[in-house]
Amino acid sequence: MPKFLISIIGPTAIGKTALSIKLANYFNTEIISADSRQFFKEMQIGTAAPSKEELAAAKHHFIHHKTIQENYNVGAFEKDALLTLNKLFEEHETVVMVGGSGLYIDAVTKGLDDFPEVDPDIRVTLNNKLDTEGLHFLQEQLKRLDEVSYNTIAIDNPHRVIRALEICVGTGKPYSSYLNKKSNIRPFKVISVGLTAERETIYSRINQRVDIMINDGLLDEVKNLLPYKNLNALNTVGYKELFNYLEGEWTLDFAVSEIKKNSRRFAKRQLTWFKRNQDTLWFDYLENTDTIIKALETQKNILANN
RNA sequence: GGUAUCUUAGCUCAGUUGGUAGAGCAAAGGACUGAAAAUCCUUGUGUCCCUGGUUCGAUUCCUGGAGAUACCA
Repeated sequence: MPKFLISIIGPTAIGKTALSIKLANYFNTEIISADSRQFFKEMQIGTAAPSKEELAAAKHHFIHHKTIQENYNVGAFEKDALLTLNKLFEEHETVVMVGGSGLYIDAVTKGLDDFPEVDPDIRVTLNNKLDTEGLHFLQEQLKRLDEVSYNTIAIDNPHRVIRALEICVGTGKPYSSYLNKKSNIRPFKVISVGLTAERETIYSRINQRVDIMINDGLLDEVKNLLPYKNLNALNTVGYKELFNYLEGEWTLDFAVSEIKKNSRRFAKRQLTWFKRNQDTLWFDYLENTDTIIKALETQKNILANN
């Protein structure tokens, strides 16, 4: 009997968490979170992490298992998630995964190529170069070290250029030489379930949720994190805007409206990413859970007979 | 009631010495292999408030209206 990973996707604030718990209970299984910000235990309100009650209703993995000081990335997550999945599949035929981070989801379902770890100082140096010499300088460096990447990556994107360069510099081999090295066959079948709604509905849910976060004490959470504002984990919607308020740059009202705007844009980017996967079974966010379960059972049967 | 100024993209405004117009923001579309809630790319036809007039041609000039703002009563 094959194993199944049910992957629940959708834009922020659409109701993925609630559905994941219902499905985990129905399939009598556990939940893998694929959310790049809910990893961090210091960030609870602003990331809309599952509540205590929700965490108690089904066993969750990769929620609040890291501190913001730790450097955690998609490669480490892929390895950790696969180890956890292997264990879970010893006892469960089905596991539920839920999250809004497209890259992290794909890392688990499709896999990334293996890249050697490189010294983090290289990235620091490259970022300094970006500030002092400009992007063009780095682009030219990449052209010399890895012309294939120079011609294929988004060359206007500093993050991409620096990532490619840090591999070239750190390993002595071109970034492009590490791509497509393996086929990444997974010992489980993936069923992708998407929740969505009219754009207007999504946006109004986002706006409401931001107001709820503020009522729930997001400002206090952010206040405590102010000393750490430069950490990557805190370059996050809901946090960066309130840092600006706390430092006197913005009014609170403006910061809150910026959180709403940036959340809406985030949701839009999520949808762009998720649209790529042609196999996703999409449902309206109000769809009856029983209907979704029926569709999943059907899909499992189809996949089991392939 | 009078006088002055204003009315152009969803918003704030440029501009056209008369040849049907463009910025910022918002928004939309897209990309994405260890920063990913990150980062980056692309996209601007709109009764130029309405109505007459002058003109080959009016969003632009003139008449009359409507609305807004300021000041005077």
